[in-house]
Amino acid sequence: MMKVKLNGKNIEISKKEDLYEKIEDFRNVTALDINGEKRDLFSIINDGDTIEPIYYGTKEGLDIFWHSSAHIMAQAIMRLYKNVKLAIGPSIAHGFYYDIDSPEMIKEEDFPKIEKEFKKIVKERLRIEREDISRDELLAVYKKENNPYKVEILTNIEDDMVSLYRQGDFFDLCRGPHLPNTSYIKHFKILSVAGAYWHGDEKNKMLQRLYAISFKTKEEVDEYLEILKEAKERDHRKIGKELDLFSIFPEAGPGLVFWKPAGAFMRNLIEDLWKKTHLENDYDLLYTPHVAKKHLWETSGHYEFYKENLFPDMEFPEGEHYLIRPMNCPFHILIFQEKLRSYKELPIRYAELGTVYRYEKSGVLHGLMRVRGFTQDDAHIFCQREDLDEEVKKLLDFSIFFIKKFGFKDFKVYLATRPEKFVGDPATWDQAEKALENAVKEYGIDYEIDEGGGAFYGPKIDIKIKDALGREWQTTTIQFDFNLPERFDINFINDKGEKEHVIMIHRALLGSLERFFGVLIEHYKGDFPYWLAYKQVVILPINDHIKDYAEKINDKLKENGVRSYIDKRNERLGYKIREAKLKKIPYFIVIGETEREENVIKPNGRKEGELGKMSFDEFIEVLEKRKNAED
RNA sequence: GCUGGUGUAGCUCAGUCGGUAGAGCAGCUCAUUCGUAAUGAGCAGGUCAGCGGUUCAAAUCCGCUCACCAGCUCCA
Repeated sequence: MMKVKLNGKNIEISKKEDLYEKIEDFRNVTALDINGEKRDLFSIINDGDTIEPIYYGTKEGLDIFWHSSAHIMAQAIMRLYKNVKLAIGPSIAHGFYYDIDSPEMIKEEDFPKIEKEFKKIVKERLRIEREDISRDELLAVYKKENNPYKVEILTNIEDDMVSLYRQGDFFDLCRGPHLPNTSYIKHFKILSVAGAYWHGDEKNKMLQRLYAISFKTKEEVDEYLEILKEAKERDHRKIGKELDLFSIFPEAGPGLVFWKPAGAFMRNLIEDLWKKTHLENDYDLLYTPHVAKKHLWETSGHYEFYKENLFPDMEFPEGEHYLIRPMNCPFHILIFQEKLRSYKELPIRYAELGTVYRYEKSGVLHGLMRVRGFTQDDAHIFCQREDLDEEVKKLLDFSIFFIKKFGFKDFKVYLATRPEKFVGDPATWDQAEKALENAVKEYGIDYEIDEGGGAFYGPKIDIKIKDALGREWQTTTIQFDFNLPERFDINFINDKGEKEHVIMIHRALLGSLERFFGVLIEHYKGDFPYWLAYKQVVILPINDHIKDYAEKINDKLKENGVRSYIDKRNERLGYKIREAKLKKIPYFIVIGETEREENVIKPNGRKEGELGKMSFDEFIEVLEKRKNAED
């Protein structure tokens, strides 16, 4: 008899099979947590063990499920392709991948073939068995196989003993745990294949990475594919084209955005709100030039750090060098240090919708999300050390105001610490990191540490918002900077009458207007809130004879500040309605003889559907209510 | 920047074996005056991304360039 603890309850068993009977929903258990360690499901159980089952539906359970799936996919590939060398095959947030080195290119049309072989392996119901082996022995095997990747991994392992997992004709160096056999993974789909550097280092060989997903049921796979489909539907590049929001013209230059009337209108609304709220929050608004002498960014250090990513400099015959600006900070610094500053005027908050240009590598450009010219909603706060706490809290408030205003329900705060490449002395860094952490803690908000994610000149707080599909997008960044004040020697006179270096906070709340707009498009799926919509109401006259009444309604709407227009085209009602819906206009009004005679309108809202007959004034009230609800 | 893929009308896409370019939608004209997601007919629309090569003949095969897409790397 053995005494073990299962899910916190003491039980007695005579053999391990008894334990399995006691575990609820045993068929959905992928592995066991034994004394805090993840082990294979059919591991040996010892007297006194504390056991918790790891279930399929949980994060840990899926992790194991997908890890075993990766092995099966690798096995299928090994069976189908010659001279394949395996690198690594982990599970990821959604699914898994395997990096392989194969002389033959795997293409999308090969996926069904691999999927078929995968299913075959599942049907074979191969036992997945752990084998403990000496590191040197396995090293010899991989050396013989001429697999440099596994050899490298093994060489970096310090233990004498390692484990491998074997299933039929396949084995792989692996820590485990794994599923008991291959039959668990009923449904599987390869999603994509693309290049990936070994160790993620561009100096290394590029391997082929196959991304895939697997589940127990077909429904789960379908559901996942549905989410991918939905993400595609929401793609801001697609919606941007459909709604005529923006264009990028390769003939003008990749990564350079043209805001077309509808998009530009919305951007103006965003900018108006931004300016108004910044003034309310004691910021001063600036305008500064788009080009300036290169030495400014040499002083700031940006040139040295980012010269690969700058537009080439402009040299004049007299030898003067200019740069199109990649950063706004030196300009704000110039204005700050133009005259002597007293501690009494701090903090000074300079804000600017500053357009910057960065030569991003061709492969990273992506719609509005990654571009070569973009407008930061930038600000620099010049303050004293003791102001930091208060300023960070104000910034968090301000950022969250925007997040809510644009309909985001959820967000995450990250504290990014010192990166490998940094300037300044580590003691100052530690101090700054602590100050940021304190401020966030006092603010009473959950946060995660992003180790080594800081800017080269200081630690930062990043806020990532979650969109309607649960995807994270970085918007707000709040960065401490003890570096630029030194480099530019920016000072103020403190209360003792001495010169002291100012502290700088760089911050962007929306990030860049381009990117933020892209996120908004995907978040709303182009179905913008009433206050932001380019056109708010479209009037659909039933025929030509009702045009006068339509004009009258339209004029009155405009008088009330409503963005409306008449669809005057000689088309049927159904056609006009269809287009109003496709354009995602918040309201349309059908008017004909009946409405004119009764002096009413019959509005229809995207959200509400038919609103029924109402007077014009009643409709204005509906619109006002809607607007206020969104505020 | 790297690996792979793609590039045909304003948009979405078809185009077989290399034989000389096609549809739907949008646009324009005409008819229709219509009640809650597409009225009908006609017309027009192309340097098949660009450049070069192979060939009697290239959208199609080959090379280079550009751009886009997926991923990797990067993102002050």
